[in-house]
Amino acid sequence: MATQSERSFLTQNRLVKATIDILVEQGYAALGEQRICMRAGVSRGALRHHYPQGRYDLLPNVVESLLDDEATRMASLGPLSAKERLYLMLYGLMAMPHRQVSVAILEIWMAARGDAKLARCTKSIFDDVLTRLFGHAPGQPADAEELALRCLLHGATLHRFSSDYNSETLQQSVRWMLDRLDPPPKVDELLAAWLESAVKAEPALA
Amino acid sequence: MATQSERSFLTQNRLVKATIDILVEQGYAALGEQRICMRAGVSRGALRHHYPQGRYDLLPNVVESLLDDEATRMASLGPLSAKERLYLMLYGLMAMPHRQVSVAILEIWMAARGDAKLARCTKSIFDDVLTRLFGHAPGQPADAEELALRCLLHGATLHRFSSDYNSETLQQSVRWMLDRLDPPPKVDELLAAWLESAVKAEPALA
DNA sequence: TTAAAAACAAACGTTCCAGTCCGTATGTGC
DNA sequence: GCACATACGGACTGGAACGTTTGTTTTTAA
Repeated sequence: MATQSERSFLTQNRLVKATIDILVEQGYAALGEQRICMRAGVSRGALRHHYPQGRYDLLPNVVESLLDDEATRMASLGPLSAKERLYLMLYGLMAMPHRQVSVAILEIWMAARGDAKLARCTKSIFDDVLTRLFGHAPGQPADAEELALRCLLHGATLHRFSSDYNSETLQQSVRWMLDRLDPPPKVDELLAAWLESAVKAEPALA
Repeated sequence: MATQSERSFLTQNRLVKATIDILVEQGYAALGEQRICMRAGVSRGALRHHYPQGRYDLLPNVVESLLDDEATRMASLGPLSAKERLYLMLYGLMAMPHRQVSVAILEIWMAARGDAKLARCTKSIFDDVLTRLFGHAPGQPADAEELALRCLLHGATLHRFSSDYNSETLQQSVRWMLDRLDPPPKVDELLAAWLESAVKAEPALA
């Protein structure tokens, strides 16, 4: 016997997690309500109860959930510039090559351009990603270094799906690139705390 | 009245082009036979005649078509190392930010991991992309610089879909990154020929 | 010229998925 | 305890997409 809000929170969480898993493992094209429910262990009735518009209610919550986790961990390190954040995430990517949360966001982001309704209901959240996670000042054009780092981050994320993907090789190449740039000195001290918070949020990574 | 092989070639071309357009503009999730046929101006019967297995026959041909175009142009510049090719493509990306052929390949590549049948029928051709386009020696692990450049290239390709995408800003940031690396001297002399061949293949870019 | 084969068009049947509705059970507030 | 709201399960239904079949036109070859 749990309270209603507890039960509600639990099922919503299960649905969100199942959606993320499917997106990461199989991609957006393989996403369906039946599949999500099977994986979450709940009925379609339950999904439609919490998310009446199906994916159009669910996916914004998925993005928000992922963003909240990352942004909260990022915020716990204190106020950071956009560049500090990006270098931190790149070094983090090297240390934890199996962390794939950004893949789910990427999938939704790519799918949104072919689905106007999805684009509409996720637009504000995606704008939040730029500001809350990447620390990008809204309205401003991105700085050259900032944007280059974002491209590298996204490219490295994608590379996991390449047929010649190898986590160590990817680490070396990102390291190679970063060695030719000048990360803010603050990044070094923050890295340990950043990695620790990631492990704490997702113990399976340890 | 055209000969049969001419007609056949023409409709197949139309179907391939239409598929590429949809993939670039709307993504894999929006890809359907009806839509492809509407856009190509042919019937579903025609599509099924040339590609009996639907997308599983069509998409490998799409990838091959794109690969052939790029690899042929690349080969016309003479024998090039993997790094020379990648720097060339990155500089090319800056000069022609509206060229989106790689987006279509990316979409199919991402979708293949959620569709075993699609993965099977595209596997060999994707391996060809690594060797014929990127000049990667098969079997060998990728060099650090080589892989970093590939990540940057893919990330820059993806960035076009970002809400704060701006072609000039992207150009600057890729330029910023490349300025910190050491492209082979040969790249400079080859760039003009590379761009010219792209314009020749797709006059709309001029 | 005529039969065969290829290119194409258009319908049909099936399956899958999403939108909807309703029944039931479990908490919640009075 | 009772009425009510919420959480959930399951079924029904319409439409979209796919796989298949059949019919028609055009080219090819004997």
